[in-house]
Amino acid sequence: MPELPEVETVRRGLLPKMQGRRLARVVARRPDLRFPLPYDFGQRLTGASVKDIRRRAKYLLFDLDTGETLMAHLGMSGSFRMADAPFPPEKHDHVIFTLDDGAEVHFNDPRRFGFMDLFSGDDGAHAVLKDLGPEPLGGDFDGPTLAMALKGRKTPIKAALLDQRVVAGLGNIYVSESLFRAGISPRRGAHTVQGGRAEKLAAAVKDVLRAAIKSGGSSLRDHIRPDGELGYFQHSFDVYGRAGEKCRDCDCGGAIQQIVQAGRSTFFCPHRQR
DNA sequence: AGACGTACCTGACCGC
DNA sequence: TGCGGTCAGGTACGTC
Repeated sequence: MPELPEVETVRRGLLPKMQGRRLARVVARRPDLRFPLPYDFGQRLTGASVKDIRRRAKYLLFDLDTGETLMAHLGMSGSFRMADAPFPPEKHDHVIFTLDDGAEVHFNDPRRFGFMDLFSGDDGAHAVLKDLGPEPLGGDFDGPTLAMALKGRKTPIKAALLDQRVVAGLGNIYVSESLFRAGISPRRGAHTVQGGRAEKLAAAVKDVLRAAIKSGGSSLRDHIRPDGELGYFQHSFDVYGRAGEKCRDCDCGGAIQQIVQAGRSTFFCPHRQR
């Protein structure tokens, strides 16, 4: 379930374990995830030290002292587990990092929609990073910039918000949640979200993401489960997965509807969202 | 260029 | 207990 808040929570979980540590050994247990792993993957990582772990959109970026950056995407089902000592790999543990203090970090991804790559230079040097839109919690995302990005787009606002070039890091859940909070119908043409509507939507996106990160970050210990798994936690959603339920905190009397847009489920309150 | 459908994978769940 | 169908939080790529 990794959208921006989950990836950020994973980052915050991994950072204190990995920052400053040398990768004593890195083993890929298969040659590919969604895509082939880069040439000499394990060798290029072995011996490198992790200077920092950053996040851009839903990507984790491990900056190494070799000058290379390890990029990791969790796809739909990726997760990390870690422990202070080696532990047996489970099914779908595809990449194993052994740190110089003996700790191990395992990357697990049953569906293998995730991927990893190595690159040098600034983030724009990687094709998947170079066209990403603004970070929603960064300084260059607000009503006017969102309105500009939506201008002339005929597609429904739901689809536009999933487009990582418009804003980076939203996924299917938080798009529904943001539109609910902003009172905007997911079917509305993206180009009609301008002015005050765009302001409201930008603010809703920030609120929803901040709350989700806070609920992750505030109880991070709970997300390192006894088995060491990181980053998955229960959020309470207003609309996602609540088809047929009463619209929360709203006297509209309506029920939450589920529709399909571009092949993916959307949840919304037709009374409250216009 | 923008918009759309499809492909990539496994597992969980439901009805029969 | 098993089987087939459906669905799942993402992204890249081909085609129009």
